Amino acid sequence: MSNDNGADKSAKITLGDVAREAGVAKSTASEALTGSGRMTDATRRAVREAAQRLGYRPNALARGLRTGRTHSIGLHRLHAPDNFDSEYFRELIAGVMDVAITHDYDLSLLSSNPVRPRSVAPRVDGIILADPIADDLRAIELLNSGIPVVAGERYPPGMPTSPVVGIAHETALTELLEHAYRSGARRPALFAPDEKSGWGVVLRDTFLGWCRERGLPGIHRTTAFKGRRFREDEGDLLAALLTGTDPVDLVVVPGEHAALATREVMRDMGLQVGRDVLLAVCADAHLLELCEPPITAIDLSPRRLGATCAQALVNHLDHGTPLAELTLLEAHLTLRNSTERLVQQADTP
Amino acid sequence: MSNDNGADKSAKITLGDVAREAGVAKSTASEALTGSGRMTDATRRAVREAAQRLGYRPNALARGLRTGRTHSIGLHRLHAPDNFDSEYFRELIAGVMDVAITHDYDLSLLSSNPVRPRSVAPRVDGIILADPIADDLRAIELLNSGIPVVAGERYPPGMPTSPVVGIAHETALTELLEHAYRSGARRPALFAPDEKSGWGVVLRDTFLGWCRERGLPGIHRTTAFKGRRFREDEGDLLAALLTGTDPVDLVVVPGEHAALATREVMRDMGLQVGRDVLLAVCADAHLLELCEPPITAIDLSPRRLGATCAQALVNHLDHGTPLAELTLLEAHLTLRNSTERLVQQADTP
DNA sequence: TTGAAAGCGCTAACAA
DNA sequence: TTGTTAGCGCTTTCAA
Repeated sequence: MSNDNGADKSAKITLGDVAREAGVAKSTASEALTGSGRMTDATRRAVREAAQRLGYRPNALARGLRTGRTHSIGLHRLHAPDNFDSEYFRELIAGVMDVAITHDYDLSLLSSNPVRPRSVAPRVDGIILADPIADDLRAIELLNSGIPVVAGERYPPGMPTSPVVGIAHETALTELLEHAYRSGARRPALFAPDEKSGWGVVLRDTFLGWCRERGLPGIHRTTAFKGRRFREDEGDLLAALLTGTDPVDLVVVPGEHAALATREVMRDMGLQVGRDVLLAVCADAHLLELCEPPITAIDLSPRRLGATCAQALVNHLDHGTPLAELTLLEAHLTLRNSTERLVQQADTP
Repeated sequence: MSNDNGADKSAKITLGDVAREAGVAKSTASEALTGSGRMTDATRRAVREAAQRLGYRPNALARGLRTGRTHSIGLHRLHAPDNFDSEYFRELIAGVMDVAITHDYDLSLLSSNPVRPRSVAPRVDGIILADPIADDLRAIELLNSGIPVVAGERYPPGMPTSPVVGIAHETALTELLEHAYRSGARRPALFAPDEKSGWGVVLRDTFLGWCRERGLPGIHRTTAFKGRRFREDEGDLLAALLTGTDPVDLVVVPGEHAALATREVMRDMGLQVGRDVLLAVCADAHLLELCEPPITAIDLSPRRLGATCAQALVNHLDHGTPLAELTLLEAHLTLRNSTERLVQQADTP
């Protein structure tokens, strides 16, 4: 019943109705409403009033079919629903929405079923590829669709590319490692996504490069960014690194869920985070500030990243501004107690 | 350059091209591809192969214009970007995406600028209104659009309505209050959204009703669900409730951000949560489990809620299943230490 | 300054 | 079984 009330006429009023009501031709009505034309103010006003009176809402589909524009942008992320777990992704979306709303674009979260590629071309004017993953067939499909694409992270090797708005992880991670070094860390370990992720590659290369320069052993393990299964998947590996004759004294993990899991493992082993072993994260989250102890992290400002991607796309679509091949945004290190200072253990057997 | 490679032909191939390539008429090609028709297997195969060869992707806009279907569903939430802060909302979206992806629907996050109503009709087949708010003009516009709407929460009074998939907050909240009562709480206070929110109304009515039945004073204050400004906005009010001759001994707040702020205020006042005063939350979040002490909350299973809304909509759109006016899902209480047991203060003056 | 008509790519009548 | 034709609602030439 509720969908049947008197007010819902708007769904059916067409431009023709408005034109008839105003006593003009369809084309005139169109121009009066889009403001594109040369015409009497009286006519224009008449048309506008008729439209108002009837509650006319242009059919976006028809308009899109004619103009080739949909006034919406798409966002793609592999395993999108699960990635809502990460503050990074949801903040990035918020940033995209901020500018989409401002510019009256709708935001379409593109179905990201990686198995069954979508048969229909996406109805969007532009696409943001948050964190492109090398073997994501759907992403590749989108890259080949002819629709402008901006990636929110650099591409992994062996993947077709597009203009990128990314983050200068290198400087922030180096800063983090330097800080840990000053806090006494000499056996750092990095968990990062594998080489199918551009982010993973940058983190790994930066980490290994820094270790080499410092003459330290670079202990690097890959892990899914996915989220909550860190302990199940990498718990044993982590425990192994933390024991033995030469235990690791700094663990860097990609996201907040891995951090919490790591903290748990450490705690269960009787290690005090920030004293016995240091812990830091490559993507900050509100959670990390609330932990006991709070955990040092790199603030990627994902909301700003999302907004920057979207703004670039909108400028391109609305004004033809060319898309820069690579834009890097700064990230900043947020120091917290988890990297406070390593206290040397007494060397008792 | 990257958008100009050889593979992006798919953008321009039309059904006519496929038909010509296969040597059949457009309509035949159409039917061969959509599978709707009666025809030789040979013809069908020929058309399919031609389509494959050319890399044909149907134009969703044109199809939509003709069929009146877009194969995408819209999600609307007032102040959507800021609401990503709440685990509730982002889990709800994840649930919606789960079923959208399964059924090959795109998900459009509808621009929710409440000031400037969108001039163009939304290009979606169905709409999910997460938590309808009475004075949200855009929501009302959507309700009047003639597009099927499912709300993810009951409507506040004085708002047009639609079928609802909601949560039985009543039983869960009552359970919570009973538990707190058994833990010794006799002066409960509820912070909840105001009467513009259906949720707020249900919480308030349930709370006040229960208090009346128990013969307890029902201390009820309204607050925005928004999130991170709880302490700034309600901190003083809360502090006042916690002091005086008859201080409150249980505080129930709507979301995780309010909970953390409340915990802080209590802590700053020297109150120990779970002993001196109890604290509970109406919408659970991962955060609350990690706090010290962990905070009791009602698990609304928002992902299931989102999925249920989306499934109802998809069933309606794909199979004409009527939308039930009201579906209520159970919520469950997750007990944690913050409602452990009130320890009676010594009655010293 | 305005109107008539074509056509965006597709599907669904209706003919053949 | 297949082809022809007529639109879906809109914008955009092109004439008047």
